[in-house]
Amino acid sequence: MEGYNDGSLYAPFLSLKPHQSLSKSELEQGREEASKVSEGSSRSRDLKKKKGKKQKFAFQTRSQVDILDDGYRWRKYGQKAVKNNKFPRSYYRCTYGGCNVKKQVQRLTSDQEVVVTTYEGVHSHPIEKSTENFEHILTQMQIYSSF
DNA sequence: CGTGTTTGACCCGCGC
DNA sequence: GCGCGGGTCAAACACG
Repeated sequence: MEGYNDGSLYAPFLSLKPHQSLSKSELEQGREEASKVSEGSSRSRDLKKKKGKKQKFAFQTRSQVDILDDGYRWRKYGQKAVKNNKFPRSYYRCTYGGCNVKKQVQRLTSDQEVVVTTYEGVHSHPIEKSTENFEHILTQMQIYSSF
């Protein structure tokens, strides 16, 4: 972890450069459903393990709301309570054609004011909002861990 | 009417 | 082999 900070801290959103490397091939994230819905093997979801090329990036912020607007559109797809934290963890996903980025939001059990946000994957599309608002978050955010 | 949020059920990996 | 913990999806509902 001491050889990653090459001059700049890594952040998926910081890479705002318009790189058109559209080499995404893994679009089949369990989107296909079984044609046969027999009462027995109803769920034929193949949870195939992706060759972890997903970058995980976590940081904590001081906010009263879990909804941190980083300029992207997020759709909540689940909420589960973790054992280590009495507060439930929220799962968000980036809504975009081809951009399957996931985001996790967790609150500290000791400090409810501290929100830990974990990003998974990288965006393949530009931000639709101004970075100004997000810049403010970057000022208070602290890098917890980066892969 | 479309999108996003909510909640429960279900699934999978690991530990014992 | 089963239990626990964690993660995801899907249907329904709420809201613009």
